[in-house]
Amino acid sequence: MPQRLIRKLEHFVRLSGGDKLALQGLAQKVRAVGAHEDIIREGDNPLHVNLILEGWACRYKQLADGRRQIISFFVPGDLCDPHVFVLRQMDHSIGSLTPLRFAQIPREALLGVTDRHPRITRALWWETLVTAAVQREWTVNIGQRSALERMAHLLCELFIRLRCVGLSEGNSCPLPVTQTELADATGLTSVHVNRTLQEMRSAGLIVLRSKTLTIPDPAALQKVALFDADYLHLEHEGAHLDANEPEELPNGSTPGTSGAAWTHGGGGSGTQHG
Amino acid sequence: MPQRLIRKLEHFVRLSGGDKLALQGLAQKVRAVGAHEDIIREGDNPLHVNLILEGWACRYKQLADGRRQIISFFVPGDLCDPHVFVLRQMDHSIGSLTPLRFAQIPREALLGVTDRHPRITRALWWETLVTAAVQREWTVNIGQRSALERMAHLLCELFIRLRCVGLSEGNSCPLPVTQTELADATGLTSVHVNRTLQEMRSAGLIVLRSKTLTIPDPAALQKVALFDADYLHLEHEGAHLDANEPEELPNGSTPGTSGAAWTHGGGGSGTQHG
DNA sequence: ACACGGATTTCACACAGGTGAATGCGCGGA
DNA sequence: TCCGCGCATTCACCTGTGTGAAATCCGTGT
Repeated sequence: MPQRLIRKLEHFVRLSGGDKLALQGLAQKVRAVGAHEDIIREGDNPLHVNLILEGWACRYKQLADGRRQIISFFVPGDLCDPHVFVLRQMDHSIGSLTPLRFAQIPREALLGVTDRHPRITRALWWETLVTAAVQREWTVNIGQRSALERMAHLLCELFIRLRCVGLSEGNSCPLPVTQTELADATGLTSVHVNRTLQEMRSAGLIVLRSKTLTIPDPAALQKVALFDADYLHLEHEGAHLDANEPEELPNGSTPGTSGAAWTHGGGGSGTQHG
Repeated sequence: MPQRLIRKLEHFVRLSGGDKLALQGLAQKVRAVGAHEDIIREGDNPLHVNLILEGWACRYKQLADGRRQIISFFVPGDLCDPHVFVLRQMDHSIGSLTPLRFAQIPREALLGVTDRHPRITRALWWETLVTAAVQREWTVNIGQRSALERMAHLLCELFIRLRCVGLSEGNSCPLPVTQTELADATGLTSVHVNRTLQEMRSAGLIVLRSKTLTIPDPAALQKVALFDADYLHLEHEGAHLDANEPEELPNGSTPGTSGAAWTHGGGGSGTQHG
């Protein structure tokens, strides 16, 4: 049941009933693994595309001496590299962060669906390009932002991505990762991540308890993060994402209300050099 | 004359005469700009794909307060985002670093060629995926490596990429960027880039004079960089890249010889956590 | 209820890399 | 040949983040 994926893709294209049915069909072979297991290892020859159904995973790479960088987070609805087949072998690993359920989609199944459903093709393109944009933003994040800004930025991104697949509730969302993992993702140490989170807490920027993140004042957090959601390329083709997207959770619970806007800032100009 | 692009793509697929001709046809509208000019600005609606013919450019993003991160370098033969059309607007800018000649390829021209030439489609896929892999490696580089390792890694990457398009000569290649630009790319300050380069020089790792980089002992540089070329996904489909690729420069000059190997290391294993 | 173990928190201290500014070099233009 | 200017280089000093280790906390299983 790739509900999350469908929900996410509909931010970009309107899918027909047939499109959705076709997407449903992709999640045949479902696998489950515990936390902290590898799904694909660097050097492996990828055989299928993985679709995250439940739980979190990450893409990571480890240097010869053990230092590890988490390159991206995968949350439900995320597709790991729809097009890896072109390359011979993986240049990074993908591992679970929490217990995980995911679908292994065979290459042919994916090709079959995209052949017959141009809207899905377009939507997967969008997903691919957004993934690339996120990767670029991470480069900026790690390269230029201070620890505080960096953590804030990461949390903004994760919150929005989760909200897009219906996993937020009001200003809260799950954050089922350890501080060590946040450290590996931001290029900081776990000690400093801790300091930084404390600082954010005492500034009232976040509430973080029992793996749940709450953002009392989104505008404030965005501000310290220098966050601009444009790179996520939401609001497209009619599926206009309201600042405060109505949350129809699958189980029908009522979402908390949030007056704060997650603005998609106007285009900055900025001349190069001078 | 997209010779560089063709040469690069042939590292992955064997192109027929017809394929090459089709690629030639893409570079109709050629533009030239001086150094430090923007080609595309963040927020723009991209109208064509740009193919770098001569000179260097970069993708960059600037924070509200002026900090700038160079997200990737473009060298001759590089294609800027073959698939941007799917998205509505640019989330970053592309600017020249040196005087630049580039071809503006209209969307339709590209689509026409890929429709009729499946090998080109495959090759462009490869190019796209390698670009993504490079982006991921930059995340690792900035997130985990020390200044020295980081600079070394960047130089290794640039050298290999230039060699792939026939722009190296023996162990040397052009490096027409300022230390400030290297700083923006590595997330360091120009002062510290200077220190780092000095250190590399006095360790005999590099020779860098008048915008020309020479790597006396590639193995040594790779070692301090913890560099593993796997992520560039060379050596594919028969087009076996020898460790010391024969350099048939277009102008027929004889390349310097280099016994040193730019090894494509065997698959590391590495269990997650333990 | 208890005990275990991973996760968080705190501490004292070290250092890589940042800051701001001054100096000097090299190269293109007239 | 000289000038001017951007770039590289150097300096003295500072600080954000890393290090290593110890001390708690907390959730989970028994």
